Amino acid sequence: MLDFAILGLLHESPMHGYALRKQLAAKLGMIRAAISYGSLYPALRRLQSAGFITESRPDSDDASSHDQSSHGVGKRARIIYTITAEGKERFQELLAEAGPEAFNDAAFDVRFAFFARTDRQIRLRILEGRRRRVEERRESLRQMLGRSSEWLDAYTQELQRHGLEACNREARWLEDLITAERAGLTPGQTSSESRSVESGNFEK
Amino acid sequence: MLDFAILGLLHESPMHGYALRKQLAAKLGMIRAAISYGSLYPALRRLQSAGFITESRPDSDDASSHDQSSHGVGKRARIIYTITAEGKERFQELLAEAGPEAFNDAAFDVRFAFFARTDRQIRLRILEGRRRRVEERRESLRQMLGRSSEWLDAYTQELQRHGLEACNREARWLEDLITAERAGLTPGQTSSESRSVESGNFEK
DNA sequence: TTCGTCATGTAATGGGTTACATGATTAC
DNA sequence: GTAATCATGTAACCCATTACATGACGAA
Repeated sequence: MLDFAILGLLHESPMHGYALRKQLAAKLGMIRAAISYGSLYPALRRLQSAGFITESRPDSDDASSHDQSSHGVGKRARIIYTITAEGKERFQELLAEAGPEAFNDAAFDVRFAFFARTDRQIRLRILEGRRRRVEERRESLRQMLGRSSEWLDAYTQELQRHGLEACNREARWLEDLITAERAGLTPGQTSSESRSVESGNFEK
Repeated sequence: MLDFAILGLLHESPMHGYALRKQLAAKLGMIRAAISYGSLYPALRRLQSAGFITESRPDSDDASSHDQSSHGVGKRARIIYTITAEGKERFQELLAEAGPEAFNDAAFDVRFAFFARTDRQIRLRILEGRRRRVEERRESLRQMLGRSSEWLDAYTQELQRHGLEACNREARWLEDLITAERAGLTPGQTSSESRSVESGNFEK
């Protein structure tokens, strides 16, 4: 999941670790707390040795930095990571992976956050899978609430009622998204806008 | 968190591990997937050697052995766990703990699920802490959505919009609960263990 | 000069999971 | 007799966290 997010962000543009973390926090909108360096840097290392990204250190490779530094090691020791072709492939692979754990809360959110770079087919698969998941949970909550008045205390019931409502909400949200997708729309507005999104595969 | 939930359930009645897991799944209404035995049993072991619970195996230590003669149910090697006085103390301690991590999604839910055995003071503290947390998240989402239209794609924005809505709803929910608490509108429960509280539902 | 932020990392730990292994009891 | 469920447990791993350590740079 971290790998996925990292690849997704580096797919948009090369970055160093620190920036990656900030972007990640922004992208996921604080849904999860920002990931920590203790997991970020090892992940970068891992991805690099797997060949999915390359790192360019300022001393070994100077990627046209605006040379304001005079001697030796002028700039900070930023390490710019760039996604490779294999990395892009891997990213698509991870996207397409629709195993049951792809529909968990966190996994779904991350996938959704990168929908702009995802094929509509896959978007639909993920949305539908998530909907099924949410509906299952909703059903189980409904049943529980139905036959539980005698053996669950009021607070527990209230918690479940609230959970049920959240399920209903999300189910409706997903429903809308799915119909929009099927109609060829993207969220927010109609498909007519020709905003030249640099990624290009926003809306076919 | 697991410890907390185990103590909370054993506080209600002694149980063996397998049953504990089922109860846990019911209590948390599938909010999280049921915990696995791989974490449950080690936790029980830990709690026992810490003195918070005692185990009674049918062969080695048989406190009751009341009526083995009824062949109807030859109990298997069930191990019944019972909470000790220290365990109850520990449970209250964990309840009262209002560190910032007590307001995370999962931690809050578990605490809430045991509100029936929690003092009103503490209930209020937890509800208010959670509300603050939710409001912080809401604010950060609002800001992000305000100034993000240029650099966040439509899907990411939609995700955050949905998150913001969820925040708003939870904030309202918490608000209602807090005013209800302050007005003393809680179902039956007080300090002693009156188990016959099933009557009241929340609305008053 | 000292503080805050940028920037990269390591070690220890945490809190859980899956997969595996075992066996007893019940229902068909 | 065989399958499903009940019931307990171990070992290996996963994904992330916290706490720690380092250092460069800009601004007060």
